[in-house]
Amino acid sequence: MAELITLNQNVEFRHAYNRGKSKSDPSLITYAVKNRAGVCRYGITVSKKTGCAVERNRCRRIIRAAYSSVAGECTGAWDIVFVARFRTKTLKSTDIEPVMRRHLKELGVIV
RNA sequence: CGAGUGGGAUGGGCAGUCGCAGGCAGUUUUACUGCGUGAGGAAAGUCCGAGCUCCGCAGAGCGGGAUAACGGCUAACAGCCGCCGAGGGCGACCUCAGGGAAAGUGCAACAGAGAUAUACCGCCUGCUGUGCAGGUAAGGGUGGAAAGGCGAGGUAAGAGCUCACCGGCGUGCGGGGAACCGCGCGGCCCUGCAAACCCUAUCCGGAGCAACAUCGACAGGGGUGUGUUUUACACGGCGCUUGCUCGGCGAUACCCCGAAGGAUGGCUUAAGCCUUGCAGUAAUGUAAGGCGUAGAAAGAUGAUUGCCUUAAAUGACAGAACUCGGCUUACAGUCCCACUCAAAUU
RNA sequence: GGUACCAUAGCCAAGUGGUAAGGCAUCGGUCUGCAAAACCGAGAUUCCCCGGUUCAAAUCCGGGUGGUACCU
Repeated sequence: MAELITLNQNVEFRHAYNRGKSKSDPSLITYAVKNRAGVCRYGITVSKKTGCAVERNRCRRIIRAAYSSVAGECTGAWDIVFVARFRTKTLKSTDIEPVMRRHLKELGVIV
């Protein structure tokens, strides 16, 4: 499986929000934009409105666990940003995974 | 069995698969293999106190802040232990920022005659004629608070004016380590607020790991003045100096400032934890033995399966960011210890 | 992570322990043929919440909740 590379600059997140295409769902929002790095990179956003530190950490872990099982199917060079919503903290990673796969297929990341 | 009071523990366990972050070892070389480790009692709030780091460190003053019965513990503390006093509870027990109002200043709205000093209605006496003068503060009314309380004597009416008891103040003796407690004597009485200023006693230099140190790289910016004058002196500027002031130090071809960003250290062995013995009423101290236990930098503990315990295991509050000692706040359920009251029985 | 500050009517806000000023907006009335403007009047009862000091707390003290700013 390919190594997971994360986005860590605010500029890269803003680039994904402004230029990327998005798909939304009650439990997850996905942004995707092509990059020049040659590999897929991902980032996770959990706002303070979602909950306290424990709940934010749980959202982050669930999304990362779901992406780690989906990442092998991704092709091309994309920057992907996942945003957690209010319902994310009550779900499990197996619930997030089909939502994420459907979003990435509609955005063209998974052929 | 019922109703309570105080204190403590726990916060599911075991195993398998995939995955994450450090550490050690090996292979080999920057990736794999193996071994072992990996969130809390509050990690939270940042309310106190310290370590540590830098600045300051000839000091001095002003200003500011904190604490508050007494004795002890502690590195220190607004913490803890013991004890005193006051208040609450039938009780176990709980609560208390609990020095000084007789050093001084200030405030006490409205109401009330009067708010720290008084006389409106009253009471009594005298003159007179429905007021005036004098005495008085028992009673009325206002207020949170009205000049110690209550009773007796006394008086024209009254008053600590006198006396007994109670309360307060001063003082002597006894007990106690002290706060304080008990008894006696004296005079005759003082409003409340200090979480208002303040006084007394004790204590505090400032900032905080985004501190700070080292390395590398760098867009740029600022200062080097004036007068008398010889080199020197005076004034001023610049930089460093804690809130301010006095004062101090430094540089003048070198000094200072510096946006965004990088690497390494700081970083985890620590006033550490557990057991037992000894000293102490206790907090705590001490000796021996054992354990040694997260350290990231967009930020690691997740996903899933089975079995067991359980009322429930789909989870109560909740996620380390330099580290400790406390306090405060949040917390489903379960268990343990000591004690009190009531009822019943003996 | 650390350090400061704020919370008063729908909005902006003043407030010195003694029963909360003002402006905009809203509502009712006067004026007008109708409106606007002008004038008159009304509305705070939990001063973010809990406790304490005091005769008395928006104000003083302690704890909590929510928000804002700065340090990179």
